[in-house]
Amino acid sequence: MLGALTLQDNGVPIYVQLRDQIAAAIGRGDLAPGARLPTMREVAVTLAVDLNTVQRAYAALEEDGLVTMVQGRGSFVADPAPPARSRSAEIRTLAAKVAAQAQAAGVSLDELAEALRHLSGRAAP
Amino acid sequence: MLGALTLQDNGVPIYVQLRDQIAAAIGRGDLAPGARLPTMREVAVTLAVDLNTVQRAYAALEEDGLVTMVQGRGSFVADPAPPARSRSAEIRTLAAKVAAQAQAAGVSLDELAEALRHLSGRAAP
DNA sequence: AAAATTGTATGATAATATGCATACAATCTC
DNA sequence: GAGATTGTATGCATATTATCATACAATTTT
Repeated sequence: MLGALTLQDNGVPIYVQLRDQIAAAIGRGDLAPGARLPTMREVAVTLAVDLNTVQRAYAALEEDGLVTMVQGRGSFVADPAPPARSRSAEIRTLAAKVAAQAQAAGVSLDELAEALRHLSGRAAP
Repeated sequence: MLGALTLQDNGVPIYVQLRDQIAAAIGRGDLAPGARLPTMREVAVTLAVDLNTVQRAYAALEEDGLVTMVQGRGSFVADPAPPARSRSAEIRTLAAKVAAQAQAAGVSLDELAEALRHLSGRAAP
């Protein structure tokens, strides 16, 4: 199942954020082959984003062979599940980026890791 | 030392890619506080990118408190920020922001916390 | 068959990103 | 002091991104 999509105001285009989050969910196995994606209009409404923007994201996913779209039916995870990419490097990249923010905020990595552990113990906000 | 900066044609704005890569290098410790960043013109030339674009990336890094720019001298990694006033609240705020980024990247908080502990030089519990 | 749902498409508009050229200001080097 | 280096700034042109509005086409539901 696809976790909640979220948008950030960090300069990355909205359609890229959507594409990458959905691609990550598929690669992670949260969305199995054949599973139905949320309706473009659903995504557009819940995220307060234009339908064209969602369409662009879905089209990019289809371009990458991750998703197939059928008019009148919906959009689905493509059948041959693409091999899950190695995530360790991606995680390390994120960790480094986060570490920079922590340093800028004067927070040690241990303190941040501890706070994250507490956050992960609760339900997703 | 800053590893080679690379640009990808994945829809992410160039200045965002530069900002994130340099921020990651700082957080990773590859660029220590006080270390000099490559000249804006150096980056612009070697990556075949406009000077304005590099400037935008550097300005964003300064905005985030990661870099300080001095006219005529160059740009340098900022000294770590002094401890915040209400420390626990500050940490929680940062953790929440970071949690959003992790979700956007398809990385669980546990994975991120683990990577952060690794970065800080400690073994996992 | 009719209505609702869902993907597909278009045109207009505003904001943003990038490149190109040029110039100024502060600092360093000689 | 003169020249080179480096950050800072501007104006213009073009492409990309996002929104709004509207409409059509294929499929499902009633």
